[in-house]
Amino acid sequence: MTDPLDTVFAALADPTRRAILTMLLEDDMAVTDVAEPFEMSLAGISKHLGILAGAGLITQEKRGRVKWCKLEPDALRRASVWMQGFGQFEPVNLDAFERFLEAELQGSDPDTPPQGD
Amino acid sequence: MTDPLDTVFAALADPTRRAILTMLLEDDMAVTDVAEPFEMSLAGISKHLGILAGAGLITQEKRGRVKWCKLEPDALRRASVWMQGFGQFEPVNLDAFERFLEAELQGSDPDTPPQGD
DNA sequence: GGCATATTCAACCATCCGGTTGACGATTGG
DNA sequence: CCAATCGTCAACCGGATGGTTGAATATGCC
Repeated sequence: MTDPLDTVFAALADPTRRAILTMLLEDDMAVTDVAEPFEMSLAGISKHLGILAGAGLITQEKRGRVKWCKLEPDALRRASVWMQGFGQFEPVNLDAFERFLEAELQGSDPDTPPQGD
Repeated sequence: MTDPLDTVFAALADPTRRAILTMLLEDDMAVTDVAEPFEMSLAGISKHLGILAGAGLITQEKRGRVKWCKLEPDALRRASVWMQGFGQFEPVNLDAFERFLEAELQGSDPDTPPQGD
């Protein structure tokens, strides 16, 4: 019943979790290493990682006694696509848009709404 | 102290608020009209609108006794830009129209941060 | 003025959230 | 085997969140 976007955006709403995602951009990390730069208990970080995993933003794989955390950009991209729907409403240069339509889109993608209200 | 992204993402985490934003895509609306399709008290919707306004996602202008709500896509775009940082190392699944929009916005809006190639 | 409309305020409630601590299970290594 | 390391679980706490209701505040209309 809960939209996946709910959990993704809720996960992104916390600065600690966004920082974790940024760290994971560089490399996969163990939970302890993720926690290291934060002034927070390991259990706290573990919770945050659980929320990120629940939102599909990361995956966790246990190898030995170390649990590796890996960024999973797909969920992010889905949320990004949702948001871009609102960007289309920008007061963009419609003349240029028409030029673009003639040059690129003529009959190729009728699904793309110009949103011309 | 709180990052603006906190409030934006938190605002987006609620399906009612996302639905409101979608409604406002079509047109500016009065609070009562926003509330109409929801099975929720008017005061509840008013709170949601306050949160959206607090996040900068909408603005509200009172004309007479009616308060008009207007979508404000800038805050959304800022959050979107943050998210695109994570997709940068993968071929983003944007169609030509969205690429075009980004190119246009870069030229027209000095506030728009660069987004790599 | 007086009433209907539009919206918010205030109080309240249940629940969730971010954080802690302490105990615990699992794994590694001497 | 014993101890250290890695990570989670459970209980707890204060504060935020999402929702309600009822009163209050503006404003518009006759």
